[in-house]
Amino acid sequence: MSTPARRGRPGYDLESLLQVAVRLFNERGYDGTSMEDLSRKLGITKSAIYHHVPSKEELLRLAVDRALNGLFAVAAETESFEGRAIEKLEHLVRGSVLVLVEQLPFVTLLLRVRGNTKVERAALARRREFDRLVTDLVKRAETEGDVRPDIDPAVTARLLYGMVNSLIEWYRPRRGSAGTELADAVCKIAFEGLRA
Amino acid sequence: MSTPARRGRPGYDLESLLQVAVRLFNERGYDGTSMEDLSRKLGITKSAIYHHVPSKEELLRLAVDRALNGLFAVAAETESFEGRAIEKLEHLVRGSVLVLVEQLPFVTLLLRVRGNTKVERAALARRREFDRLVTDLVKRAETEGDVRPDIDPAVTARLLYGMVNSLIEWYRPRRGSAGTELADAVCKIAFEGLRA
DNA sequence: TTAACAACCGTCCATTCGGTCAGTAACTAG
DNA sequence: CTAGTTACTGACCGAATGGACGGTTGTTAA
Repeated sequence: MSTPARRGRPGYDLESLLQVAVRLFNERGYDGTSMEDLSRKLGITKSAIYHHVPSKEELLRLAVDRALNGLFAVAAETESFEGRAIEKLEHLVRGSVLVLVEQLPFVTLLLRVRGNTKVERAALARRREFDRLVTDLVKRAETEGDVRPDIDPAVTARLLYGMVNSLIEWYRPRRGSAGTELADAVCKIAFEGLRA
Repeated sequence: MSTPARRGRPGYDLESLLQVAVRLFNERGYDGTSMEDLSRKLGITKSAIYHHVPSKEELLRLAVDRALNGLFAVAAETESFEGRAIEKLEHLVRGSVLVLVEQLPFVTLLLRVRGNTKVERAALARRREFDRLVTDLVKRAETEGDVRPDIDPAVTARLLYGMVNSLIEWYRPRRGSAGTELADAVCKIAFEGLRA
């Protein structure tokens, strides 16, 4: 029994609705997607959506929180490790790539938030906190002599995660391909450079 | 005379209006900015905007075209050079960073286009053309043995420009700082890696 | 003084927006 | 069969949206 036989009338539940919503938000942009658009995509009426969720913004909140929780889980895991900062950094990058791949639609939505509402500003605040974590790690790795000292660590950190985050722009999951290969590629290019 | 004394009633012209519009679009997102919002920011009425521009979308078109023209100008310049592909690639990256820095608001808007309208789809098409150019260059550089062969050139190209394009997320121009230093940093990290 | 010019205002409009509410349909466990 | 549970419909609302239009104000060149 893959389906444990839910009670009540069949149809969407919050989870399945969220999946569709987030995908559509990513296609057309959150502001560019109306609840009418979404209802059409779902094949139900607009008002039916409000049976599952109290507002459009709540859909956004659920999505970005899921993404942020994934990223912070990796960060916590990283922090608990022993070893040099650069090893932690590589672990964090690997973990981040895996989260991006596994939670692609949610992270995509997160990385496009602009800050127009409270929900969006809260998401941005948590994002900045994560960025600070990365920057600190790069700084420590530089102090330990493992990261090139000729570039401002803050710039290095941003370029590094610029590369990581850019995955959402082009990476599309295909069956049978693990995210670990992609994580390898990212780490190689980022840490060793693209030159032969 | 820095101002050549324009005819007619003083106020905004298309150029000065576009500057404000694009900045606001970047702050709140294109779809998230209403013409009413824009008019308030400008300090004129909504209808006054339509004296300068026939539609909201035209503002977007003007902006993204400016960004694309800048990028393709660099690409054309690169193509006309002699030398190994990897040198051309580095020149293209350098030039791209400079365009990003000099035309920051316009490129920012371009890189956030989703494809909801004809204007947006046209912009996306030109962007894809530019990406193809980059990918080809990376492929040639790999064939010439200058780019690491253990990673798919298409992936390398995307990661490279993921890093370049991420500038729009954090780089803010400050007086006295040339874009060339930033271009140096990007090239060092991208080509040699962040490891010491 | 006057004509040409360019920027601007106030009012209006059809449509779309996010959201509400009272009722209905479909399913399962007892 | 019935009661409980869950998903959904259709009609509606006030506010906001992009845009149209005719008239007005301020500036420069002749």
